[in-house]
Amino acid sequence: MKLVTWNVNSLKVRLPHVLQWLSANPVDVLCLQETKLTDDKFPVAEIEAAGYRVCFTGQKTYNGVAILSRHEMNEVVKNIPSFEDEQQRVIAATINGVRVVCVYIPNGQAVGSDKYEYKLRWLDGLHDWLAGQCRIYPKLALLGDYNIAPDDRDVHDPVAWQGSVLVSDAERAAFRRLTALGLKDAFRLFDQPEKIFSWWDYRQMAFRRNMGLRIDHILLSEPLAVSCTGCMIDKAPRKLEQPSDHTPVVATIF
DNA sequence: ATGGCCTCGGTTCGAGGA
Repeated sequence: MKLVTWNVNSLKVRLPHVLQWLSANPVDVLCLQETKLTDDKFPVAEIEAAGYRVCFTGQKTYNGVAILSRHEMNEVVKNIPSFEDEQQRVIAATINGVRVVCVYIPNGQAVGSDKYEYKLRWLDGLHDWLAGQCRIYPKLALLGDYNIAPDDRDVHDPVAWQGSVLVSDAERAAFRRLTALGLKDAFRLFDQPEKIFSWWDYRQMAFRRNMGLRIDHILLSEPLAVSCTGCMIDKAPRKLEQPSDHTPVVATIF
């Protein structure tokens, strides 16, 4: 079973890339973030024609998440039930006995800003809800754009980034609280080359210079982690014309 | 270097992203 997360930065613009990528990579589950579409504009027909079922929750201009699946999806939940939030950032479904949780964690803008405080509150809400979900669903996968680089290894220039949003101590502590629920970073279950990232700024020729961050993650509960046979980041879509600034992260589970 | 780019909404600029 292959599980994937990909922040597409507008599904309207990126639908051709998504369909092309799925055609070349027929995975089981694809979690999308930043669809930026209201539900009435979601391209259901095109995705179903590609052989996928889909659930989604979106809003105008910002945020929006979706799960595409080759298999039946049950128990779909939108947003964090115990956390009041107008922003559409979470969707979850049960697929082949695996609880798949797709998240678009807030960016936080700048340390100390209102958006940063919202990010930390949001992460608390996610943690508290997931604690219960992990008890109900032993097989749980948390996939998404976390907007957190958990370690200096995940940052192209840790000195330049030190203390800033996406790498600050409080954000990293919130990431560790999620892993303390028994969730493992699938990417770090394996030996990986250095300087592997999932996001590069559109500016400064950042992709060509590999000035990136690893902020898109797949966390797996213990039963999934022990049967995970690989995790890789596919840079290919970032090389296309008009790419998303994020790339797909793929976990393979036996 | 108070930046560079991309997307959206809605007009030709501002907000947000990371």
